Amino acid sequence: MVTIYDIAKRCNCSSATVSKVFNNVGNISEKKRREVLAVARELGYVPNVTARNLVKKHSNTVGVLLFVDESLGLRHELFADILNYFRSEMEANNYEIVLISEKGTQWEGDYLTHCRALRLDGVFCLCCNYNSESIRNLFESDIPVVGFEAPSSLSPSIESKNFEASKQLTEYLIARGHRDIAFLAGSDLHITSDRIEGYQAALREHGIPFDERLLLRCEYFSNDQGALATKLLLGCGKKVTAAMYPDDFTAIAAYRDLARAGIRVGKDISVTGFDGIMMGRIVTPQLATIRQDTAKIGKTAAHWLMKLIEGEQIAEPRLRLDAAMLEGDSVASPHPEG
Amino acid sequence: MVTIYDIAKRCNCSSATVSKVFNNVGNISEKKRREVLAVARELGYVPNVTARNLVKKHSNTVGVLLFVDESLGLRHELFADILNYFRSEMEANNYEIVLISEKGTQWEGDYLTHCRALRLDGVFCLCCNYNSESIRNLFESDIPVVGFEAPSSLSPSIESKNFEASKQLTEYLIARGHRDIAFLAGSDLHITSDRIEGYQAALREHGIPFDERLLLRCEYFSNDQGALATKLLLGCGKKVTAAMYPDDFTAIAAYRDLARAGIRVGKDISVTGFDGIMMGRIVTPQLATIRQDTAKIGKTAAHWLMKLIEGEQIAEPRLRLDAAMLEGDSVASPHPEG
DNA sequence: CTGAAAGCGCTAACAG
DNA sequence: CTGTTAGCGCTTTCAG
Repeated sequence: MVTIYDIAKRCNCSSATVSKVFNNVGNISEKKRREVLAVARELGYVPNVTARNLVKKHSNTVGVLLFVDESLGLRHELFADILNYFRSEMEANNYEIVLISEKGTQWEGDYLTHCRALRLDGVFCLCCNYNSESIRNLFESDIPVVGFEAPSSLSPSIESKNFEASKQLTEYLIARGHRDIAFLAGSDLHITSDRIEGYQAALREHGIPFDERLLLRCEYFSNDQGALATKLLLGCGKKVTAAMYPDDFTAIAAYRDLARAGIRVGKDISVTGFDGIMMGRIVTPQLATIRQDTAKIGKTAAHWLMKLIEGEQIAEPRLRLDAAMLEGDSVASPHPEG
Repeated sequence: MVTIYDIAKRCNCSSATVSKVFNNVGNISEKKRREVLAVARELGYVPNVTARNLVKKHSNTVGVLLFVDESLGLRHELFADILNYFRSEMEANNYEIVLISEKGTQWEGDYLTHCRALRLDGVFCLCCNYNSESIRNLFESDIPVVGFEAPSSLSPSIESKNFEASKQLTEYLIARGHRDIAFLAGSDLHITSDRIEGYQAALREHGIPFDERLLLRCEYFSNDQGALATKLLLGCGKKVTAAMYPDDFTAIAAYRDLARAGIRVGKDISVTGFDGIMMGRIVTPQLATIRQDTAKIGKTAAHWLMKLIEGEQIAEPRLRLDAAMLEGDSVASPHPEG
């Protein structure tokens, strides 16, 4: 590997001079500059980022904390999408991105140590279990962190306006004449509570009594749990004209389960999802859902992280983003006969 | 940040001794060992991986080349899945993973330079454009690389048995009585040619003449292109009882387009996909398709890469993996009346 | 405008 | 069993 010393030798100058031209600092004569650059090219010089990082005491690298077991991590289009936006934003600013997870025997699940060892400049917690002590340590450390859907005690964090979105989705159903609306709640996270509350608020404001038999526990992104919930729903002892699933994937899976029970989605029952993944636009009937603004989430996370790295503060560190209602044929007015 | 010197001072020993205990090398008395460890813990010592990498001349990090624009990168469950398996395998062996892309002004799309600058130990090309000079340079360099679906000139590389899988899928249709089978080919890659040839081989072996009007150009993972192809298909001047789409996503999108034309999938027409994503199992009718073995692809890629890094050779550097036929109700026998 | 020198934190002989 | 020493490749004052 050719180093700045090799270049210096060939240019009859010191390594300091060579270093300066690559960093655009100090006063270097245009002549020397060109010479150094030419020799570097000729020799096939590639800077050693490791060495640079050692002296600069940072890494120009951010970590993305992304679990694979929960919610299937990257397989979930929502997270994959956010990550894509996040990374293109970071890359545009010359940051490297490394994947961090709870695995890796080396650090024994201690993210903070892991991040410190790599001298990461910052971390984006995209899909992880905020209940662990390890994650709290990370948030409370001096290293810049931004989270997605972090609980209220941890900031900064970005999330969709889950309460409002869920309320709007419920109102969409109510406006079409539904009163017997089941809500299949995802796993026990604060965003789930927000969504449940949005659902309840909509009912309340429209004078529809909340029936707890219609609030079922489910699981995000789970084929099995979704199917189970659908079964429970059908046997809950209450007629239902609409069912709100925890996410698009689960909702689409319900198309199948409902069909098996002889119930036509968009006809006999209305179904809604959450997230706004592509597939929801494609299946028949098209899925009525809420689209989370993945672009804004990913980009904002990137901007925040870079700001924090620069030592700036985030003015409003708990951002709640608008999420758009996406209409679809999976919702129709209930049959007159009920 | 506390360093090994801080520990050494407190332990009345040299930094070398401290270094040795952390690396489990040399002969250190159990007593000293414990003392060093205790003090390290007390002081909250975190090793500086950057410094270690500098002297060791490697990074314990591998890159994953993953484009976002083409085939939508991570949004595609196939790639997301492979990446997940790859990374859990690498993590289990204490490697770090960094995302490399064609973006990032810093390296101007020169992956090789990028990888050298970061002193990456190896690279997995998971989803990229193998036609670029930059990628060839990478493969021809001294840095260990393994590709997914790389063209025959580049190795090592892993891919599914596309010819065989496509042939099998075609035979599945033929066995059910189809003779007028359209093939919607994905973008111009060698795997696409393999699949087309598999289709043609199946026809040939069953004495069905190949009709080029039934071979349509499409695009992988494209809603629009898929819809266009479906339209062309319907107007190709030839009756068709089955259509083989380039991937599951496109096939599911076709459900919608076909339905709009009043054609029922699994009744009036049979449809197949490729990949075996979860959604294909969930939609109605269930999609007949080929399941690519993402676990094996990802894990093998990881093992190969680690072998190469250790200086070993890959015996058979162009692995073609079995892919399983997944039956589904999207395929039925053609109507007697045609 | 350029260079000498002192590190960044750690590892790896080699000596003792 | 432990310490000395010489770097890894680069940046950064500080002189000149």
